[in-house]
Amino acid sequence: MTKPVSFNELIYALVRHIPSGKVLNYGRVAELLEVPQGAREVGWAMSALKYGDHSVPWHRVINAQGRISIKGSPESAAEQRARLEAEGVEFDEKGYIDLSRYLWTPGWGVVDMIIRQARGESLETDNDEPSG
DNA sequence: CAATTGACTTGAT
DNA sequence: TATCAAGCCAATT
Repeated sequence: MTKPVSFNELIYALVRHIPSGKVLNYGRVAELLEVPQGAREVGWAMSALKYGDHSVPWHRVINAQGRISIKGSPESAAEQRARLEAEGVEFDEKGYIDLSRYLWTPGWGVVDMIIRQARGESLETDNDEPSG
Protein backbone atom coordinates (compact mmCIF):
# COMPACT_ATOMS: atom_id res chain seq x y z
CA MET A 1 0.00 0.00 0.00
CA THR A 2 1.72 3.11 -1.17
CA LYS A 3 0.70 6.35 0.33
CA PRO A 4 -0.43 8.73 -2.39
CA VAL A 5 2.17 11.46 -2.39
CA SER A 6 2.12 14.54 -4.53
CA PHE A 7 5.02 15.39 -6.75
CA ASN A 8 5.72 18.17 -4.30
CA GLU A 9 6.25 15.73 -1.47
CA LEU A 10 8.72 13.74 -3.52
CA ILE A 11 10.56 16.93 -4.39
CA TYR A 12 10.82 17.91 -0.75
CA ALA A 13 11.92 14.42 0.21
CA LEU A 14 14.73 14.45 -2.32
CA VAL A 15 15.86 17.98 -1.55
CA ARG A 16 16.09 17.07 2.12
CA HIS A 17 18.76 14.54 1.16
CA ILE A 18 21.06 16.95 -0.65
CA PRO A 19 24.20 17.02 1.48
CA SER A 20 25.62 20.24 2.84
CA GLY A 21 27.99 21.93 0.42
CA LYS A 22 26.33 20.33 -2.57
CA VAL A 23 23.62 21.58 -4.90
CA LEU A 24 21.12 20.28 -7.41
CA ASN A 25 19.54 22.22 -10.22
CA TYR A 26 15.77 22.22 -10.77
CA GLY A 27 15.93 20.15 -13.90
CA ARG A 28 18.11 17.55 -12.23
CA VAL A 29 15.70 17.19 -9.31
CA ALA A 30 12.86 16.61 -11.75
CA GLU A 31 14.96 14.20 -13.73
CA LEU A 32 15.87 12.15 -10.69
CA LEU A 33 12.18 11.96 -9.81
CA GLU A 34 11.40 10.61 -13.25
CA VAL A 35 9.76 13.75 -14.58
CA PRO A 36 12.56 14.96 -16.86
CA GLN A 37 10.62 17.99 -18.05
CA GLY A 38 9.34 18.99 -14.66
CA ALA A 39 11.92 21.60 -13.77
CA ARG A 40 9.28 24.30 -13.36
CA GLU A 41 7.33 22.23 -10.90
CA VAL A 42 10.42 21.94 -8.76
CA GLY A 43 10.64 25.71 -8.69
CA TRP A 44 6.97 25.85 -7.95
CA ALA A 45 7.44 23.50 -5.02
CA MET A 46 10.24 25.63 -3.61
CA SER A 47 8.19 28.78 -3.89
CA ALA A 48 5.37 27.02 -2.09
CA LEU A 49 7.53 26.82 1.02
CA LYS A 50 6.63 29.48 3.48
CA TYR A 51 9.25 32.10 4.11
CA GLY A 52 11.24 31.12 7.15
CA ASP A 53 10.44 27.43 6.77
CA HIS A 54 13.79 25.72 6.77
CA SER A 55 12.61 22.16 7.17
CA VAL A 56 13.68 21.77 3.55
CA PRO A 57 17.17 22.92 2.49
CA TRP A 58 15.74 24.82 -0.46
CA HIS A 59 18.92 26.88 -0.74
CA ARG A 60 20.67 23.87 -2.27
CA VAL A 61 18.51 24.04 -5.37
CA ILE A 62 19.70 26.36 -8.13
CA ASN A 63 19.23 26.67 -11.86
CA ALA A 64 21.04 24.89 -14.68
CA GLN A 65 23.38 27.80 -15.24
CA GLY A 66 24.68 27.48 -11.73
CA ARG A 67 23.02 30.65 -10.52
CA ILE A 68 20.48 31.52 -7.89
CA SER A 69 17.12 31.75 -9.51
CA ILE A 70 14.80 33.31 -6.98
CA LYS A 71 12.48 35.93 -8.36
CA GLY A 72 10.58 38.60 -6.52
CA SER A 73 12.36 38.22 -3.21
CA PRO A 74 15.85 39.70 -3.00
CA GLU A 75 15.89 38.77 0.66
CA SER A 76 15.45 35.11 -0.09
CA ALA A 77 18.02 35.26 -2.86
CA ALA A 78 20.55 36.83 -0.53
CA GLU A 79 19.73 34.28 2.13
CA GLN A 80 20.22 31.46 -0.33
CA ARG A 81 23.64 32.67 -1.34
CA ALA A 82 24.67 33.28 2.25
CA ARG A 83 23.61 29.80 3.27
CA LEU A 84 25.48 28.20 0.39
CA GLU A 85 28.62 30.17 1.12
CA ALA A 86 28.34 29.13 4.74
CA GLU A 87 28.52 25.56 3.49
CA GLY A 88 31.66 26.26 1.49
CA VAL A 89 30.10 26.83 -1.92
CA GLU A 90 32.03 29.47 -3.82
CA PHE A 91 30.49 31.98 -6.18
CA ASP A 92 31.91 33.52 -9.31
CA GLU A 93 32.28 37.29 -9.54
CA LYS A 94 29.31 36.95 -11.87
CA GLY A 95 27.37 34.97 -9.32
CA TYR A 96 27.93 31.57 -10.86
CA ILE A 97 28.60 28.30 -9.06
CA ASP A 98 30.87 25.67 -10.61
CA LEU A 99 28.38 22.88 -11.11
CA SER A 100 31.05 20.39 -12.10
CA ARG A 101 32.31 20.84 -8.60
CA TYR A 102 29.23 21.25 -6.43
CA LEU A 103 26.54 19.28 -8.22
CA TRP A 104 25.37 16.40 -6.07
CA THR A 105 25.34 12.93 -7.55
CA PRO A 106 23.28 10.56 -5.44
CA GLY A 107 24.55 7.01 -5.23
CA TRP A 108 22.85 4.18 -7.04
CA GLY A 109 19.50 3.32 -5.55
CA VAL A 110 19.50 6.26 -3.21
CA VAL A 111 16.79 8.16 -5.00
CA ASP A 112 14.66 5.06 -5.24
CA MET A 113 14.96 4.61 -1.52
CA ILE A 114 14.00 8.21 -0.91
CA ILE A 115 10.93 7.86 -3.07
CA ARG A 116 9.85 4.65 -1.40
CA GLN A 117 10.37 6.18 1.98
CA ALA A 118 8.27 9.19 1.06
CA ARG A 119 5.51 6.88 0.00
CA GLY A 120 5.68 5.06 3.28
CA GLU A 121 6.84 1.84 1.73
CA SER A 122 9.05 -0.42 3.78
CA LEU A 123 12.72 -0.12 3.03
CA GLU A 124 13.63 -3.79 2.97
CA THR A 125 10.94 -6.40 2.97
CA ASP A 126 7.36 -6.05 1.93
CA ASN A 127 5.35 -5.95 5.08
CA ASP A 128 1.87 -4.67 5.56
CA GLU A 129 1.10 -1.22 6.77
CA PRO A 130 -1.25 -0.74 9.64
CA SER A 131 -4.61 -0.03 8.16
CA GLY A 132 -5.69 3.46 8.81
C1' DC B 1 -12.89 20.55 -15.97
C1' DA B 2 -10.35 24.60 -18.60
C1' DA B 3 -7.30 28.29 -17.92
C1' DT B 4 -3.44 30.26 -15.49
C1' DT B 5 0.91 30.25 -13.17
C1' DG B 6 5.85 29.55 -12.40
C1' DA B 7 12.60 29.78 -7.67
C1' DC B 8 13.08 26.06 -15.34
C1' DT B 9 15.71 24.63 -19.61
C1' DT B 10 17.46 24.80 -24.11
C1' DG B 11 18.70 26.78 -28.40
C1' DA B 12 19.33 30.89 -31.23
C1' DT B 13 20.75 35.82 -31.69
C1' DT C 1 27.01 37.50 -20.91
C1' DA C 2 22.20 39.12 -21.81
C1' DT C 3 17.56 38.48 -24.20
C1' DC C 4 13.80 36.09 -26.44
C1' DA C 5 10.77 32.44 -27.67
C1' DA C 6 8.99 27.65 -27.11
C1' DG C 7 8.28 23.60 -24.75
C1' DC C 8 6.85 21.12 -20.43
C1' DC C 9 3.94 19.84 -16.47
C1' DA C 10 1.95 19.74 -11.47
C1' DA C 11 -0.57 22.66 -8.49
C1' DT C 12 -4.00 26.40 -8.15
C1' DT C 13 -8.15 28.86 -9.20
